[in-house]
Order: sequence, then structure tokens, then C-alpha cells
Amino acid sequence: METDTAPQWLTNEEQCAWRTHVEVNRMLTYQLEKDLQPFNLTMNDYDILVHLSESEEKRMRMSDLAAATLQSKSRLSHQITRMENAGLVRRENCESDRRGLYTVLTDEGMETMQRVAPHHVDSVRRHFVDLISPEALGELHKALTPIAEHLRAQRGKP
Amino acid sequence: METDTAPQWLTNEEQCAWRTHVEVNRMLTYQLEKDLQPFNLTMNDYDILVHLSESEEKRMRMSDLAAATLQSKSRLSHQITRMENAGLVRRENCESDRRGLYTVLTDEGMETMQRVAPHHVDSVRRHFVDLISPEALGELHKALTPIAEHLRAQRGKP
DNA sequence: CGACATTCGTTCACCTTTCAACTTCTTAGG
DNA sequence: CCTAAGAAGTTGAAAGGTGAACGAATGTCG
Repeated sequence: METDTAPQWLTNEEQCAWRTHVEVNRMLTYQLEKDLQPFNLTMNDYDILVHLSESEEKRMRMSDLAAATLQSKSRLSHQITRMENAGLVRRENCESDRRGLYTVLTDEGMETMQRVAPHHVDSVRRHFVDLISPEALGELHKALTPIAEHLRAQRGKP
Repeated sequence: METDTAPQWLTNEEQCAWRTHVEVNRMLTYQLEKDLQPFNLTMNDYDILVHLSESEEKRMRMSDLAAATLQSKSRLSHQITRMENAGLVRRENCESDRRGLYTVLTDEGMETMQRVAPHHVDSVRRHFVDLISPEALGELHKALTPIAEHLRAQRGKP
């Protein structure tokens, strides 16, 4: 009796597209990371600065920040400790829930962010946005959106 | 005197598309990695197995493998040590260049690869390929190709 | 209320990645 | 040839990431 079905291999086109996608993402990550290095920031650092700077009162709960930046609480905890030592953020107790902590963007963190942002944006343009027509970028966005939704729904499932 | 030009911020559409792209890639990596865990493989392991299995004689030079998988020699060296301990590959001396080494796919490595591949392909389908129309996938491929070329050209520049 | 489950964030032990130093071998130039 | 420059890989220490276990605080339900 046959329980397994034959694997549905990728067609040639699918495989090429998939591999290009993976490759672009690895190289892009590498390049953006490299362009941030002169500022002594990683993309993870930068991402956290962005989230904090866009939030009310320049502060977020650890858990929310972890969820927003798609990392484990443990990793974020280490990460924030490093950023705290670098003077970019500080921890602050939460009045309403005494288990909780806020990560607060310091003035230095804000200045760093504002100083670095133009360079990072430029990097994103040079290596991605400006290499694709606005129409194609729109199509890409439209194609990726359902995937993003699917993946968000998957997170934390068995 | 003004030397800096005003930063060319991303438009709203550009920013949304860019963020979705980044988000998809992080979640996708996470998901694919998770789907490989039951087989005790990481994507890095899998990628190496694929490269080796597709190569002549099931063997590649360390440097070539490092270049193909976009990682440093050091990282690859540690990685191969781990995979060697797991019985998936073995190192073999290179006749023509006595500095060099081959990484050779073992039978066990080949079997592992063949056993895991269908599941991995299925994972790629469920979380990506099948969520996008063939036309959109083609467009995506076409849009990403110049970016891939640009990024390849960038690698290892100052 | 009181017990029990759950959430928040940190910590510990362990694994992976990075970076620079190092060995060995090859190649190019005088 | 012989030396110097460079390439191939490895190594070891330090930094970063992971997952389970933990203490403290909150929620929930009889």
C-alpha cells in the first residue's frame, strides 16, 4: 500500500526563481550589514532603533519589541544589554505591570539613528529599490503580501 | 557651503514594499529552518548537501564551496567539521594542489539528502511557491535578476 | 480568598559565527 | 633557483545566538 505521494518537485522556472530569491536575500543582508558597519551598528540594532523611534514616547515593552523585530525574548534581552552598554537605549521599569520593562531610546540613540538613517536609506536604494522599476516594485509588494500573511499565521504553530 | 544633499527618503510605497520584502525573508528563513529541524539539518547543512550532490564526483574544493554558499572559509571549515562528525561528508586531500582539500559527500550524506529533499521542497511550496501565481513568480524572478547581478558585482569590494 | 496556570524578562549552559593569527603550499619575479 | 607575495585551510578566543529553566508578578476560576 502506497501512503506517500510522489514529491511535487519544482519546475525549472520555479527553481530558478526560488534560488534567485534566496540568493538576493542573502547577498542583500550581507551588503546592508556591511554598509552599516562603519557606524558600529548591525541591522538588528538599526531595526530596534527604528521601532523605538517610531513608537509613542520612544519606548516599548520588551515583549512587544521582541515580537516586532521577530526575535526571541532571550536574544532581545542580550541585544538590549549590548545596546544599553553602547548608550543607545536604557531599561525602565513599568508602573502598570511590575514584571515588565520598557526599552527607552536615549537622546544618543535618537541622534545616532538620525545620523545613520540617510546612509542606510541610500544603501537600500542603491542595492535594491533603485534597481527595480516602480511598477515591478508594486507587483513584488502585491505578490509578497499574501506570503507575509501566511507566514505571520504560521509563527508559533507546532 | 553645502556638501551633503538632502537624503532621498523612500516613498510610502517603496517603504511598504521594502519592509514587506525584509519581513517575508526573515519569516521565511525562520520557517524553512524550523521545517528542517526534525531532520537535524540546518539550511546551511542542506545547502551544502545540495551543492555537493549537484557537483561532478560529489566533491568540491573548500574555497569553491565557501564561495558557492556565500560564507567565509572559517565558517565553512567549522561547518564541515560538524558535518563530518555527523557522517554526512568527509574531507579528502587534493592531488593537484597540496594546500587544498575536497569536501566529499558520503553515501550517508547522499541518502540523507534524498530523504529530506521532498520535505524541504514541500516546505518551499507551502510557504512560498504555491502562494504566488506562476506569472507573478516569473515577474519576481525577472525583477530580482538584475539585483542579484548587482550584488554579485559588489561582493568583496572595499 | 486561594490555588494554579500564565506571562514577563533574565540567566545559564551550550552551540555557532567572527576575526585575526598561523601553517603549508604555490606562483611570480629577479 | 630563491625569495617574497599570495592563496588554501585551520585554529582558538571572543562575541553572538538558542532553548530550557527560573523567579517574580499577574490573571483566573472555583
